[in-house]
Amino acid sequence: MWIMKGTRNMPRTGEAGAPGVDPEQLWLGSTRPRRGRKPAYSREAITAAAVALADAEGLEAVTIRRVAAEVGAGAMSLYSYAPDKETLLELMVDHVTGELPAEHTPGGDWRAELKAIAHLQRAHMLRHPWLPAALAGRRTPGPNTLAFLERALAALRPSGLDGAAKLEVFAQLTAFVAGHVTHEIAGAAALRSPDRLAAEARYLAAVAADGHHPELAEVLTAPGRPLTPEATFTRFLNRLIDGLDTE
Amino acid sequence: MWIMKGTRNMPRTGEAGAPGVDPEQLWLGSTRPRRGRKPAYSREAITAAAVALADAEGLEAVTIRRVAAEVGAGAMSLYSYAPDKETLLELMVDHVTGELPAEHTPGGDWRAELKAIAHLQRAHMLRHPWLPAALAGRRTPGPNTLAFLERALAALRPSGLDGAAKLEVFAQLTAFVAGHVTHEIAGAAALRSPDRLAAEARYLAAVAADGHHPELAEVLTAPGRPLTPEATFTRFLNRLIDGLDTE
DNA sequence: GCTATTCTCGTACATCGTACGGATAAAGAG
DNA sequence: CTCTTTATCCGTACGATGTACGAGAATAGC
Repeated sequence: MWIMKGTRNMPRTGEAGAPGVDPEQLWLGSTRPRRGRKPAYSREAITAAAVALADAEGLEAVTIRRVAAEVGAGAMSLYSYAPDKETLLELMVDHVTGELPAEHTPGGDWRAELKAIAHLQRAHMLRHPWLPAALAGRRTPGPNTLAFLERALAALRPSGLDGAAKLEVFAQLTAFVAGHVTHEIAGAAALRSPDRLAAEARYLAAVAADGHHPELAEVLTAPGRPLTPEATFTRFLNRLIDGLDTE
Repeated sequence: MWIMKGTRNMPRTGEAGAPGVDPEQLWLGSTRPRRGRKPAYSREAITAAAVALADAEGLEAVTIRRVAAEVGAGAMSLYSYAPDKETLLELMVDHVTGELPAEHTPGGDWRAELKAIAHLQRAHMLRHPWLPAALAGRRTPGPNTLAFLERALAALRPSGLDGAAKLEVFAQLTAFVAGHVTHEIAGAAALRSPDRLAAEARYLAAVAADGHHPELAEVLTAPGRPLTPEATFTRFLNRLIDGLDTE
């Protein structure tokens, strides 16, 4: 089913002029062959197991061996369903993107619809905290991602932006949400560990006390009202979208 | 010098309630001990070698063994200078951040100064393409990062935002730039490989031809003027910053 | 049945982060 | 000076990872 790629002894071309994942092979190929042994597992089941693992224990728990064990297969069997681990990540990303509602309801304010899309993405990424990292720099949207893109493009129709601009808005928006959520998750993780939080606070206090960081010192002594991530997100998102126009 | 951390046989607590790097140990500790053998290398040199390696061959080329070889040390010697690889990444991030000018020139438009800061960050990340990935979710700013933060806070002084809000603006801005640059770099890498670009184009064309993606089809047939990453960045950045106020 | 095809998965290997512990060097104590 | 204490250096070794290889098992067409 797959031609294995073989990265092990590759000449290391410096900074990876590398192919990444071939979207044609992955998403467009090919029907079940009519001969040979029947597959014992399925891409669907393997992907779902990998996602469950990432949700429960983080991306670094997603190893070929762990995922294979989870579906009851031998490690090497996974390679009949995906040519390498990169591709498995690709499958995971598109799999969870299928959870997002992709129907566009026409009419109404397109800016509001765009904001709703971004809020959906944020909630989604918070539900799958590994997603921002797995998403980074990906350029070969699978079917679910394309369906969601379709919705975003439909929402952008009344904006009067041209094609390239609409694509760019979606990409930038997604990148923005991913960046925010990455930061938000790190903050939440710190909050969950009192020791760590205290160490951070002591560190910043020590720096502020050295006299070379007057602005930081002031910020720490007069923090003002604490901000919820939700509020911060909404605020910046509104800035971003309310300013969009066709100029 | 370091107490080694030992992650190998850790019980796997599910989603890492883990400590990350302790900023007090790392940035505030400690003067040269008065006894014992003199260090043959330096944290500075090791960090610089790691950065050079990442610049030339990407983050995944930065292995303990490679970095050690680069400075002429045995692999295990690096652990006298940093307790683990995570910490080495921390050192790398702060090291390159030292390239950014941290002096604040008072007076003038604070929004313009903030925009200038973001443009500096973008250029910086393009020069060190591994930086966005290495930066993700980091919460323990080193001295150079703190100096740059100090500049940003000084720039934000006339904005009237309170302490927490100023910190949040800086964090969000950095996350935004990192997100953008990650996307920009992926695009540039694709452009460098004509085969891959052609495969992506064929794939999208095939999807657009299936009749289920009318918006995508239209976008591909009427793309409009192509956008430079520079222009896109400036546009979104201006949206973000011009909307900032104290409301 | 025979053969071509396809999937399964045990074994093996290079490479990674890093624990362990002996060798080596520097400084204080006597 | 010798002796002890302490830091650093690093060879060796271990567990884990991605995945190449190829022998066996299952299926379909002849």
